[in-house]
Amino acid sequence: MGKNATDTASQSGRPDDSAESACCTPIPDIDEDALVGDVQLLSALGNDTRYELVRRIGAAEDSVCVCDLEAAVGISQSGVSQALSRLYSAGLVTRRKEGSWRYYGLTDDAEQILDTLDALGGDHE
Amino acid sequence: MGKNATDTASQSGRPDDSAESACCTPIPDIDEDALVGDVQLLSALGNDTRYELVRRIGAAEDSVCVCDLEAAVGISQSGVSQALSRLYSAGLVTRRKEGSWRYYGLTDDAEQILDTLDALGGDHE
DNA sequence: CAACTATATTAGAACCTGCTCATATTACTA
DNA sequence: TAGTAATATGAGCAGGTTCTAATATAGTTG
Repeated sequence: MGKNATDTASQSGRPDDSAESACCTPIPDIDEDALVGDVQLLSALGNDTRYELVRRIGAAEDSVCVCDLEAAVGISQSGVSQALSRLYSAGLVTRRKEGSWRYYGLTDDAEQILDTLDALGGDHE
Repeated sequence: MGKNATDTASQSGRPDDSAESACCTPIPDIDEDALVGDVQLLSALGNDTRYELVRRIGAAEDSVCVCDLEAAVGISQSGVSQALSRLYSAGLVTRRKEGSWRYYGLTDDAEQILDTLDALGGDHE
């Protein structure tokens, strides 16, 4: 305590009012609201279990029943259901009910993203 | 750059050859190793702070100095540095040193993904 | 060299996520 | 209607993530 003998000079301000800013390039403002939706989508995909589910659904010809997915990803039925639910909220999968079964498929958005990811790093396998 | 030829022959992994399966459509196996890299990329982007950084870097004409980003995203210098570090590891941003400053820019991969995200939901809005 | 600036790294606390278990719901069947 | 199968939902915990503060490192300048 008792450290504030002489308050330092102006330090925490942004030194950019002079016309000759040293490093600072002006960055334009962005639409922060638009970010929220994107982050929701990306964070839904950015998880091992959910991404594997999406990939498996995408690899199937048609939509896939939950029971298949359970066997594939190796977590409990409840976990799969929750994961699919999150993907659905993020707009990445479609749901179709048929009898007691639910069939999941990819949305167009999800397919677009997977295509883009497949096209990345096309040089290193 | 064709699709990866998943030509895996029938591997004796799962006993599901009985024709009795009621709902189950066969889902092909997928390349689990390839998923890891994608998830790393997606989870790096799937965070408010990091995605905002990426968007701000992308919105600038040229590369951006860290000091600008700090002011923009409203977290501590340390936090910004850590976030940029993670984006760099994920292959989403480039680093350039110039004097005491570091300039960050987007990689081609990051630009591709942002373009894809911008193109999604092009009908509603 | 000493002081200062810009960025990186480390440590640790608060918060968030993703799983399992238990239970609820819905649809089919005898 | 009872019983059973398929999926969803809720509680709660283990482990992970993301901040902040403190400190280290590197470049720059007097």
